[in-house]
Amino acid sequence: MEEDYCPQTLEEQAQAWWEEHDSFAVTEDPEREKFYCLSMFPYPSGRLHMGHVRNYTIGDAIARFQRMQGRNVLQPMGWDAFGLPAENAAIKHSTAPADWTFSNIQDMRTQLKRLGFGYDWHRELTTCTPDYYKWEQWFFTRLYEKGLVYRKMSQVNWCPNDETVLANEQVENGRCWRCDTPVVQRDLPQWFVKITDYAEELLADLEQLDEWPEQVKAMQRHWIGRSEGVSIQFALADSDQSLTVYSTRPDTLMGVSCLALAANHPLCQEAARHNSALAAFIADCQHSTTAEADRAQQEQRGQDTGLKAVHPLTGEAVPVWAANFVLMEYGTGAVMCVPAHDVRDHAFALHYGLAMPQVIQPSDGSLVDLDGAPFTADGQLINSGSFDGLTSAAARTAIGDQLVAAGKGERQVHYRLRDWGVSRQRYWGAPIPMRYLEDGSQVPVPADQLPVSLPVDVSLDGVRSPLKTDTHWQQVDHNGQPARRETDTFDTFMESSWYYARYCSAPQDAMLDPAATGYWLPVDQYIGGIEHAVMHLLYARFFHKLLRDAGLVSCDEPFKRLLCQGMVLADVFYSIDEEGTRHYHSPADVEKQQDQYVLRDSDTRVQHAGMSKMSKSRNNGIDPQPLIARYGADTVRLYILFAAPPSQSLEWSAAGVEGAHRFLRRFWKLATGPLTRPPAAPLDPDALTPQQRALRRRTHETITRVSHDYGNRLTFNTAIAGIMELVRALATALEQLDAHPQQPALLREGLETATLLLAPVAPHICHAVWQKLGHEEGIVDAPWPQADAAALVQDQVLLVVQVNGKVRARLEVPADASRQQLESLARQHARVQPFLSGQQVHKVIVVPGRLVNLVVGPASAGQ
RNA sequence: GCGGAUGUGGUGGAACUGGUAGACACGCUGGCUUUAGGUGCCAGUGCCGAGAGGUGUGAGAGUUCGAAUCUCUCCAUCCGCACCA
Repeated sequence: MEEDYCPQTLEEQAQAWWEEHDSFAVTEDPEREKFYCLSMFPYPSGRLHMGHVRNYTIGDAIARFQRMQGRNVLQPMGWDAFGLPAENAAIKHSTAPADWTFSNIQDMRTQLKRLGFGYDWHRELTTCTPDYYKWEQWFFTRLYEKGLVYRKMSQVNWCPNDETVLANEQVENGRCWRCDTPVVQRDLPQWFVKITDYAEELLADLEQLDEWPEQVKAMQRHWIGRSEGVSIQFALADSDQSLTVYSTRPDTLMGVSCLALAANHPLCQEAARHNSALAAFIADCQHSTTAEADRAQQEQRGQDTGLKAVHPLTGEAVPVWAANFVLMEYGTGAVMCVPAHDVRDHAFALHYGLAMPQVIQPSDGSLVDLDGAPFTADGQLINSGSFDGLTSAAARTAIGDQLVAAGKGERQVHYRLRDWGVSRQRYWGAPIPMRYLEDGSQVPVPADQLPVSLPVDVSLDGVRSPLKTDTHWQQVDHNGQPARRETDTFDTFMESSWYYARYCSAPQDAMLDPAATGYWLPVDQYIGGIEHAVMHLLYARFFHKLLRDAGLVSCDEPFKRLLCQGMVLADVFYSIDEEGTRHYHSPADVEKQQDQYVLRDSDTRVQHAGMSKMSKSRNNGIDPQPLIARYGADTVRLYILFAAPPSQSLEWSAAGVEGAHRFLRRFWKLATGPLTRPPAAPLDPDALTPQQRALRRRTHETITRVSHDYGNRLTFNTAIAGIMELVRALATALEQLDAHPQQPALLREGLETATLLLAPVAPHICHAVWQKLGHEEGIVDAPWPQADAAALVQDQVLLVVQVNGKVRARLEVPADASRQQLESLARQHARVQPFLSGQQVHKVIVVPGRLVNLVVGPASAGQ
C-alpha cells in the first residue's frame, strides 16, 4: 500500500489535473466574495531566482488559503518587460531586445508553472506589447490635455566619450561603466507628470491604509516630506533681480550668514561670466552624478559668487555663494545658510570661515558651544532686534507676519516630493506619444493614431538608441504638417503603475473596463519586495488616483493590504580584469579555500563584497532549478516559507532544504499507509480516552493556530512548524492504530486536517493525498477545516512558579483554580519551599493560567 | 549624509498582549535497523558546573515584582534615496 514519495511524477500529475480543469480561471461573480491576490510581476531577466520564488510562493499560499475559505480568488501573472537589462543583453549577445525578452518570458513562465503557482494564465500580460502600452500612451495624452504633463530641462548623467545618457547604475565611482570616462551632468528637456498636484492626497490617504506596514507608510510620508514654512525674498544689491529661498525656520532669519545657490542656478551661471574662479567651480560641480546618495556623501564645497543679497528685514548685505549641496531640481535652487542652527550650514561655515551669529539660545538660558555643534532645537531668540525674547514658535509667526506685511515673504506648504520625470533616452521602452512641429510647438499623438509602436527589428550599437538614429522613423505627418516624433521612451515605472488594473480585464477598445475593475479592485493582498516601498508603490498609488479621476476605477487606493517581503540576500563576488573592469561572479561558481574565495575549478581569486539582494547586475541570483530537479517544487516552496517569516530579510543558504524534504517524505508515508482505509467506526468525541482527547485537541489547536498564521499574521514559518508537530504526533499515535475502536477515525481526522492545512504551501503532495483519501473533488476547492470548540477545552493548565522572578517550579493545576488556590499551591510546592525558608514574602503576583511570582526578602524585624 | 528596518545556541528561526528564552528545523554526538549506503528510527545537544545551582537574547545604561519584548546611548548588517527594477 505504501509507496515511495516521488515528487517529479506526482507534481506533474497534479499540474496536469489543474490544467485539465482550468482550475485557476476566474470570472466576476457578484454572488461570491472576491479576493484579488497579487504578487509584483517580474522583470523577465532570464531565470527565476530565490527572491522570486519567495515572493510568488507567499502569494500562492495566500491565494490558495483564501480560495479554501470560499472566496472567488483572482491571482494573475505577467511581465514587466521593458527595461535596461534587455539593451545590455542585446549588445552583449547581438540579439534584439524584443527577442531576448520574449525568450526569457518563455523560460520563466515554464519555471513558474513547474512551481505549481495557481495563476489565471488567461490574463497574462506583457508590457512591451503594443496592446498594453497603447493605453499608457493614450492615458498620457489625456493627462497632457488635462495639464498634468509638462516639459522642462532636467539633468542627466552624461558620458562625454560615448555621448550617451547613463543610468545611476551605470556610473561607477563617478565614471562610465563601459569606458571609464568621468561622467558629467547635462541638461536635457524632459517630460514630467505632476505628482506634486496629488502630494496632499497621497499623504492624507495613507491614513486609510490600515493594513499596510507602518514602516512603509513612514517611508512614504518622509518621501512626500510635507513642511510648512515661509518663502523669503532677498533682493540683489545693485540689481533689480531677487532671490527666493524657502525655510521652515524663519525664526533663524536674523542668523543668516549667506545664501547658497545651486551651481547651475541661472544667477550663478551669469555671475561666472566675469568670475573665472566661480566658472571653474561650476565646471567642477558638473563632474558629479545626479544620484542624491552620492551627492549627500560628497564633501561640502562652495565658492563666493561675489554677489550680495539684501537682508529683507535688516537691509544688511548678505554674501551669495554657489554650493554643491544645493539642488536646482528641488525648491528654488537657493537656500539660506544659518550656520549656528543647522547641521549642514554649520559644517559649511566652519570649512569656509563664514560668520556664525547665534540667534537662538536654549530656553533655560544655558550657553552653547557653537564651535562644536550647532544648536538646532527650538529656544528663545537673541541678537534679533525687536524679536529678542520670543520663543522659536512665536518668532516663526512674528517674522513670517512681518515678511508677509512687507511683501517680502509668503507662507507656504512645501513638499520634498518632486514631479515625476518620465523621459528616458533609451530604446527599449514605450515611445512617448508626442510630436514636435516645425515651429517648435509640441502636440500629443491623436488617439486614433495610437499606438506609437516601437520598431522591434533593430540592432544596437551599444551606445545610441536606434530611435535617435532612425531619422526615417522620426518623420511623421501631423494633420498635413511635417512633424518629428519624440524619441524618448517612458520610465518603466509607468507600466508597473497600472498593470494590476489591466489584469481585471484587457479590452481591445479601451484602457480598462470599469465594470471589471469595480468588481476586482482594490487588490486585497499585494506582495512584493521591501525595495519597492516608496517609488513603485507611490507611483502606483498616484496613477490609481489619476485613473479614478478619469472614471476608470472607482476606489481611492489600489492596494488594500500590503505585505513587503524581506530581500533574499546572496553573497556578491567580483574580480577586476587588466582593464580595471569589474566582473561579477555567481556565488554558485565560487568556493571558499581557507580564508580566500576562488572561482571553482580555477585559481582565480575573487573579492567578496558582502551580501545584497539577488539581482542581474550583481550576478548573484540563485536559480531554484537544481533544487526543484532534486527535491521537487513542494520541497522548495515549503523550505522558502519555513526558512523565515516573510517580512524578514533572508541570507540565502540551502542548508535545511533536506529537512523540508524529509518532512514531506514522512507526511507521505503517514498518508499512504493504513490510514487510506476508511475507518470502520465514525468519530465519537465522547468515546475517547484522555490520551486520545489530547491528540484531538492538538489537531484542533493546530487548525486555530495555522488559520491565524495564514490569514492574519502571514507567518508561514510558524504555521508549518505547527503542522510538523501535528504530523509527528499522528505518526507516533499510528503505532496504536488498533488499540482502541476510535483510533482509526481519530487519526483519519488528524490526517485530513494536516493535509488541508498543508495544501496552500505544498499543493501537489496534498492534491495526491486528498485523492488517496477518497475525495473526488480537488483539494484546491476543499473547504478550510473549522476548529471544534469542544475539542479545545483544557481542564488542566501549566502553572509556572517564580521566586523573585526566577522559575523554581512548574506544575499542572486545574484550569479554573482561583487566585488564592494558585498562590497556595505555589507556596506549598516542594521545589519552592527551600527558597522561602527564612524569607519574608513581600508581594505575590498571580497571573491566572500562567504564573505566580513570589517576591521575597530577608525577614527583618523592622518590616 | 538622510529615511526605514534588523540583531536570540554552531546555523535558520520561535516566544503573537511585559510573564516558562531557544518551539520547529539544520548541523553535530551517541545508539538501533539495513548486505551496504548519502535511507529510516531512537536519545542527547545554549554556556559554565560532578551536582545544587549560576548564567544567557549585538554592547552599555534605565523603567518594572518580572524585559528578547518598553526607553535612552552606541556598534554592526540590510533596504531605499528619484535613470536597476
